[in-house]
Amino acid sequence: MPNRINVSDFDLASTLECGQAFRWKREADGWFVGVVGREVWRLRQPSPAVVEAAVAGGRTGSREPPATAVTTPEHYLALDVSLRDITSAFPADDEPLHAAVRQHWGLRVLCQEPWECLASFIASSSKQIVQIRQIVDLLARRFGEPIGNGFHAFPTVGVIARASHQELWDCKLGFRAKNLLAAARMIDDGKIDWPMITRGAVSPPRPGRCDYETALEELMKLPGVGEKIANCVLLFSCGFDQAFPIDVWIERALLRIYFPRRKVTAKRLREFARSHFGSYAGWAQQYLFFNERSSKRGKRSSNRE
DNA sequence: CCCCAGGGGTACC
DNA sequence: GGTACCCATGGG
Repeated sequence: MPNRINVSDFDLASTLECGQAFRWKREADGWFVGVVGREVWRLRQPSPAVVEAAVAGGRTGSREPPATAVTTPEHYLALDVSLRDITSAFPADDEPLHAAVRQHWGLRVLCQEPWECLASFIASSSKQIVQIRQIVDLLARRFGEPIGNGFHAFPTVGVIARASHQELWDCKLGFRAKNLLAAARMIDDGKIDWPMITRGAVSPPRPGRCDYETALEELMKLPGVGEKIANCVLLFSCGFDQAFPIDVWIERALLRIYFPRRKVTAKRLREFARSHFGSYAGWAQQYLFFNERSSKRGKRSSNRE
């Protein structure tokens, strides 16, 4: 029997399909099926005020007890924060932003598992979302622990660290294979302070965690992790709501909305994003990102005249 | 600023 | 059924 969760200001489909997570599949009957930790989750939203969650506990082996949950639907889906408080912190006079918020009302930034998030976004470099999903699926199938019914947990950092370059290459990572391998080895060997970065992976953030700039700088020591990917990891899995990843889609949106027909450097764009959107800039980014992709997909128009 | 590093989905024809 | 283009980029 699925667990019934009362929700408000929440939209499951937008949240799972806005490009922040890569393991969710929408089935014909309206259920979303995905793997979270060592569990297979089935989620659906039969009405605006209700989310149903059926969590099938993954077993590590036939004689072992069910694996303990590392998170809950309420926490993973960020149902434990007030969306109204967050959007109220956006600049009040930014009409294009608030239009995007209305368009996708209920979209929330997930609280994902940091290592899976990092590995997924290392794989994302200059890849389209459908291909990222395929890579993540191949990694899970080849290296992840079976958790029943053909599902696999995402492989641990240690398993990837001990994989061969060829095995990773075979998962269609291309030139990203060596980056993922080297990053996994650095974390596994303690070459960067991964615990410090991920300590804040709860919402609301724990007091005493390291600050955003420190975490960003530490993450960028990893090969294949620049500012964009580091910000994705900090936003989607480490509870840093101000992290503002800038990819080609969000860059297009920012240029069109805030700097029409003006030449702006990448640095200037970053400074604008940091100063304009406030302490929940990352959430604003996700609304603008999803809005840009939803409206522009299929159109080849070069929108700059 | 330039360039390069897989490869496959997708919009066109 | 061909094909050019583009992709949640980083590094040299």
